[in-house]
Amino acid sequence: MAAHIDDDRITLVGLVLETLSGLRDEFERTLQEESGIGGQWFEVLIRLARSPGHRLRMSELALQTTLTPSGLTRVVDRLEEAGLVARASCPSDRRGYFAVLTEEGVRTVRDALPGHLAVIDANLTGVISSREREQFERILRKLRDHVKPGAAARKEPGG
Amino acid sequence: MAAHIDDDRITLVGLVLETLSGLRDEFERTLQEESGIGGQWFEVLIRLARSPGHRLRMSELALQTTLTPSGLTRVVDRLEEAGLVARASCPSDRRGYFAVLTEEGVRTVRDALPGHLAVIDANLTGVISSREREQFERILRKLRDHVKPGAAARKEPGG
DNA sequence: CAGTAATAGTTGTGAATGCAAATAAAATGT
DNA sequence: ACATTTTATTTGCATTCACAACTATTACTG
Repeated sequence: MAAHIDDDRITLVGLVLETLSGLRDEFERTLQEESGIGGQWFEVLIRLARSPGHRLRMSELALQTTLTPSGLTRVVDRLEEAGLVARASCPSDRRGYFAVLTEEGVRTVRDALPGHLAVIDANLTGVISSREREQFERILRKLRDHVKPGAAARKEPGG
Repeated sequence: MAAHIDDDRITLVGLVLETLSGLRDEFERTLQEESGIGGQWFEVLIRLARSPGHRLRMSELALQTTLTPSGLTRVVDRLEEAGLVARASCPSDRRGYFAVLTEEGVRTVRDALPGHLAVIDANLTGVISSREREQFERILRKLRDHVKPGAAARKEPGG
């Protein structure tokens, strides 16, 4: 059976990619404009802000973000240069390093957060009903757990 | 009232970004492995395949994909080099060019399609119920129309 | 119809990316 | 303890990308 080019599933994928990348672009653009930090910087900073001791191993950080190990190395290089993050060697494993938020890093995240939340409301949570938001979240979780198994385990234990 | 770092909305955005990159990476990886074409190539090729005359203006193509004009120029350069696409000057506007699928381009899309659809089923449509798919599609459409107004108009006129 | 503004597309340049190789330290097996 | 394999992170390199500047053409204004 010839797969047809107008198959609904192709359209669906287009819709998924357009929507999600549209949202990401919007978040990144506003973060850059309002707080002078790129989307990836924010992604790293917020993961650190949410972690005990404001620190996370490089490898853990790479898993929790959309960055590859080498990509993360470079992002942390730039964050370190900007004074928002510092590297701290790991006492129990001398191969490893922690990325640690500096005070300025903490301040930066805190200052960026209200504006970022407003943008989220304007483009995501404010556009759909709370019922739709529940549905959306449930579906996304299913999809993410399928394509990135293990990503959820660390954050929502007991699943 | 201080915006808190554990705000649900931040988690939701994280989920959106993880799902997007997970799905996109999976689609791109399998396309590359099975058909030797990158995700962006496929994005361009399929838009052309779905257009009358297998052709589209460069600017239109840039709008319909996630590519910037300059990015598109380069992608079409490489597609032309690979023999999958050709440029044709536009008779009614000498500034403009059409990107046109070559025969080999048509063949490439047709050959890549069945495998790609299988991957979509394995990672997207097969993971959620048909009820969830309807919900998902409705929500995505709302969000996309908000972040990318006008994108839908060309494809689904009369909205 | 001249003069200015807007549009289509390309290109120069510097930054960012990922892959694979390199380095260093731990874990494992003998 | 020694050799081998795995893990954590970084770096070399080639590719890719977006922004802004540039060229060519069309649209608008008087």
